[in-house]
Amino acid sequence: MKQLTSTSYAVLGLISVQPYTAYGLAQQMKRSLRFAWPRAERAIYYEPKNLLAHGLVTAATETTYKRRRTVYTITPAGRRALREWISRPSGPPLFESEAILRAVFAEQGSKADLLAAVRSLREHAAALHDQASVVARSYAEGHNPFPERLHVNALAGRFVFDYIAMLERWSAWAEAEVQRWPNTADPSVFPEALKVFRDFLSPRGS
Amino acid sequence: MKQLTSTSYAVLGLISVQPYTAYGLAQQMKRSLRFAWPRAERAIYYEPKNLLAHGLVTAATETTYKRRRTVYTITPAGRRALREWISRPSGPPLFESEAILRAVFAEQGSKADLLAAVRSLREHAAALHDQASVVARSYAEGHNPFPERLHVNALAGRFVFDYIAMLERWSAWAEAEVQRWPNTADPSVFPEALKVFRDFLSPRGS
DNA sequence: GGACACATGTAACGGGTTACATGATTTC
DNA sequence: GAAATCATGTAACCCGTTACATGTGTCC
Repeated sequence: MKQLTSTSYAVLGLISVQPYTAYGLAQQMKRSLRFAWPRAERAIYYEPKNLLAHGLVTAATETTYKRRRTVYTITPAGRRALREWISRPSGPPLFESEAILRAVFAEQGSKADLLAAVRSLREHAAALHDQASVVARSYAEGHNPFPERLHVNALAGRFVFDYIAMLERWSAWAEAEVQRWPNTADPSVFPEALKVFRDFLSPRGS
Repeated sequence: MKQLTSTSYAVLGLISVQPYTAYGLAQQMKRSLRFAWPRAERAIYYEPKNLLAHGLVTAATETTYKRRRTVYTITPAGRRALREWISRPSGPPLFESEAILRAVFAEQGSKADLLAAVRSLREHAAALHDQASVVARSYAEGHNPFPERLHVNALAGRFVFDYIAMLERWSAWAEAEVQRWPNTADPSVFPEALKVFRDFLSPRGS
C-alpha cells in the first residue's frame, strides 16, 4: 500500500465521473488528462489497485463476454478523499524542453542542428494539436458524454489550447527566423535580439 | 561513472561558455536555464564530477582567498561531445500542472477550491515573471557578459517570455471567469463553454 | 556578533519510465 | 488468417528529489 500521489488523484477523479476499468483509465488519461498531467500508460495501471488498498474504490470483476474485466467504482470515502485533495495547495507548473535547451547552446552546433531542434518542437506541437483537435471536435459536435462537466472541461481546455497555440506560434516564428541566419555563431544575424528583452519588460498590445 | 543525461549536457553547455565552479553552475541553472530545464540545486552538483569522469572537463582546485574552490573547464573532447549532443533529436516538451489538474475535477470541490487553484497558478506565473524580468533587465540595460551569445539567448528567451505570458493570460482570465460563477457544479454558469472548443478548431485573429 | 553568501557532501527513497510478455477478442 | 484492440502483468532501474549536515568568508 503505497502513498497516494497526484497521479492517484487524477485517476480517482476519473473514477468519480463514472466507473472505469484499468484499460479505460489508461485510455482516458491518454485522451485528455495527458495535456495537464502526462504519465506513461504503465503508470496508470498501478493506481486503481492502490486506490483499492486505500478503500477509495471498490473492484468488481465482471466476466461478461467471456472476457474478465475489473471495474472500479468510487466509494464515499473516495469522494471525501478527492474533495480533500482538491482543497490542497497546488504545486508549481512544470515545463521542460530538450529542444529549447539545445537552442540555448545553438552556437556550439550547426545551423542545421538548430533548425532540427526548432522543427522538432514544431512537430511535437502539431502532434499535440491533432490530439487536442480530436477532443475539441467531439465537444463542438455535441458528442459530450458528460454535459454536467462541460464548464470545467472548457476552463481547463482553454488552457491546453492556449499552451499548444503558444508552442506553434513560437516554433513557426523561430523556424522562419533561423532560416534567415547564415550561421549560428555570429550574433549579428539577429539584430532585433535586444527588442525581445525590452518587449518582455514593457509589453505592448495584449 | 554514470551515464550522461540532458542535465549533464545542460551543465556542459554552461561550462562551454566559461569555466565554472559547482556553485556557479547551480546559480546559473537557477538564474536562466531553469525556465527550460528546471532541476533541483542538489542535482547540479553531481554533474561536474560525472563530466570529469567522462573526460569532458578538467578540474582545477584553487585555494585563492584561503577558500578552496574547484573550477571546471571544458576539454576538446567535451566540446566534441556537446556538439554531438546538440545534433541529436530532441524529446517532446513536457508540461504538467497540479492546478490545471484540480481545475479539471473542480465540480467535486468548492468554488473557493477552484479559485485557489487558479490563483496558485497565477502566483507561480508572477514568480516566473519576476525571475525572468531580472534576466531581461540585465540584457536590456546592456549588462551582457556574453555578447557573442545574444542571438541564441534572445531566441530561447522569447520562448520563455511567451510561455510566461500565456500562463498569466489564462490564469487572469480564469480567475475573472470563475469569480462570476455562483458554484462549481452547474455547467450553465459558463454559457460560452462550447465556443472555447470551436475557437480552437477554427481560430480567428493571431 | 549574527546573518547571509559561498561551497560542498551524505543518505534515503520514491515516483515513474522503459522494456518485455501474455492472451483473448473483435474487425477486416 | 492477420492485425488491431482489449486487458493486464513482471522486472529492472534510474533520474532526480527532499532532508540534512558542515564549514568558511564577507558584510553590516
